[in-house]
Amino acid sequence: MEDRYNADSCDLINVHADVVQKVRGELPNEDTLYDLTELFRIFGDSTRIRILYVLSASEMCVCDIAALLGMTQSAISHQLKALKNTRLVKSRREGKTVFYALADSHVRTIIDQGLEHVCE
Amino acid sequence: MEDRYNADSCDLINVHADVVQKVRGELPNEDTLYDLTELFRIFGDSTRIRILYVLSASEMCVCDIAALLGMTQSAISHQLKALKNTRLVKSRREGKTVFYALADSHVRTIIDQGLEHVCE
DNA sequence: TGAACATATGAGCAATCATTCAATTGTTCA
DNA sequence: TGAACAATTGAATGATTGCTCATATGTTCA
Repeated sequence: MEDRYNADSCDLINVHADVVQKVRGELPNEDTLYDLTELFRIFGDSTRIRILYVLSASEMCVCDIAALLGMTQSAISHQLKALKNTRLVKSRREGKTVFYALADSHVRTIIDQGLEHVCE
Repeated sequence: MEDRYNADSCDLINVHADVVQKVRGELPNEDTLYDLTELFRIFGDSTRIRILYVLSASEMCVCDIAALLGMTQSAISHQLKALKNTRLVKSRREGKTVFYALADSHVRTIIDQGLEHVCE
């Protein structure tokens, strides 16, 4: 006869042990999960979303983006750094100016997928 | 002759006015942007991602999820409320138990899109 | 070289948020 | 009805984070 109680579950009669067992192990590994969360976390800020959105229309310098969003250049630069760390944007320098662009087309796809859900 | 300086832009010689003009107006409206950000913000937490992930495998009660993730039922309940507010999950009561499920298949699509980017 | 400009960065602050804890609500069943 | 259980909720708290401000770095050009 099996134990009715278990350290990390409440009453086994109510916990659907079969379901739990099946699903356990289907979760992505910890590193993947961390990266996935981090990815969405980065998307989950309106400044960053707007940056990504405008960059999906065109490559742009920091100053362009700041002007476009009506924010300080410092604030934008900080966020661009976060976006670069997570490899969502890439940059190239041309003289004094640094141009930023989306790292790949995936980024826009993710945004559009989100938009589709939001606009249902 | 056009102004060389402008309230919400730096040196117009460096700001690429044509690009900025083109992109301005392509941004989604404020409400949509808010919802979009909110959507990703909700995805941007490892507890919530894990909840959504396990729910994508099977409908589950609060207790199941808590057991599966090794967290308190209260913490899970709080997050489920956030997920329900943003219409990512739905619930149905059966006696004392409340079962949660993904609100629609979109949710898993968004996660998979993210996974694809993360695992490149 | 030095002035001017674009960008980056670090510290500090205010705001947000995930979890815990304690208490409450809703349901079943004896 | 009341005991047992599943779930919800509100307040409190510690941690995270986005922006600002001041300053530093990197580049051009006279």
